[in-house]
Amino acid sequence: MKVSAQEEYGLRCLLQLARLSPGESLTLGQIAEGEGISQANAGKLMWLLNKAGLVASTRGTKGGYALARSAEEIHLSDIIKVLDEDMLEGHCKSYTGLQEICVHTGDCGIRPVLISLHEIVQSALERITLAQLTDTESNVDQALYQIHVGMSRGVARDIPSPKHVRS
Amino acid sequence: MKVSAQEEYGLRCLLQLARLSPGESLTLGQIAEGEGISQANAGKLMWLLNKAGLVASTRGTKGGYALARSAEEIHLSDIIKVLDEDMLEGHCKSYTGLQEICVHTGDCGIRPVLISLHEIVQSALERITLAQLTDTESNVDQALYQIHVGMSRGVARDIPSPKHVRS
DNA sequence: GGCAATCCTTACTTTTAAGTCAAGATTGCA
DNA sequence: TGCAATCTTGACTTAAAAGTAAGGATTGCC
Ligand code: FES
Ligand code: FES
Repeated sequence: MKVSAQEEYGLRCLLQLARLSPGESLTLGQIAEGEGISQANAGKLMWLLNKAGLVASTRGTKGGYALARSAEEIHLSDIIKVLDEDMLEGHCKSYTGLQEICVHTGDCGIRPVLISLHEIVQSALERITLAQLTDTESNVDQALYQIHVGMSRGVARDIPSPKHVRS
Repeated sequence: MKVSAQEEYGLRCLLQLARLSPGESLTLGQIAEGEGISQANAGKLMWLLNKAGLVASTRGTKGGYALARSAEEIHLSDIIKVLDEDMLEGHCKSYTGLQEICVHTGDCGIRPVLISLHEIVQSALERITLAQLTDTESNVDQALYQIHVGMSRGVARDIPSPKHVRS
């Protein structure tokens, strides 16, 4: 289970835009430089995000990118849905081995695991907005830690020790 | 965020072994056939799991694979750790763009997100054993749903409606 | 209108993950 | 002992993701 390059870089680019003052915008070149990636690569990412309606682009000289809505209204789940193309396109549509369809026709013990896992991740991402990430790292970390603790309460035993977070 | 082929197939192979009666074992050919994958591919997966100490192999005729410990003692988190090689090898060790090291030297808003996400997934997987997955799909689904609801209590508002689960 | 800055789009190349192959090693059995 | 069944291992091939390149389209400014 891992975060793809597209997801991570896309998120990072959006975070740059979220830090702008209202009315400001960034060009592809600026975004690329800000993340240390090529302009071509940044272009592809912004194209995806634009197509999905998360950012607004202006063409021509003086053009650039800005968030399409305020950072408070953009949840990480929205972003990941866009950048992770085939997110859960039905379990066993993808990994079917040699056959056309999965061998586990009826009863499958894996399916609920993958589905639930996906929902759990989605639940967590829905609780975080882009705006929250513009804070300092230690504050972001603390907020995230609260979500984890919150999610794990009720079934909880052992929450991993807080990392950078002072209780 | 997605589950890799190795993770899924590996988990499925292990699940076959978990369904065996004590003392029984399966050969590579049987495992491969059971999942609809090639024997070569199954061999590679079992090799990984064997190296990690999750399964025990016997060589020679009458050989085969069995779980190294009881299915009740194997948590999904153990399995995923083995099959997902470079799981979280430090944020920004992998995606460094064009530079050698990440541009976000000090303060980073993304890092806590990735770390927390990883911990949340891990928390969920630690609560599920292989043995639980040998039940019928609807029972597994119900058990998993309980974990999700449990995790989301406290911060919760909107839990996605139960799917196959009757309340 | 013309030019420069910028975004848009498609096709291509590179890199990485996934899967295959073939030769070797170990065991059980006759 | 010799053979057949099985796992082991590393190198190889193929498929998918990531990243690049190049030309087209739109806008603002003079
Ligand atoms: S339906 Fe294919 S493994 Fe679950
Ligand atoms: S340290 Fe590189 S993006 Fe966070």
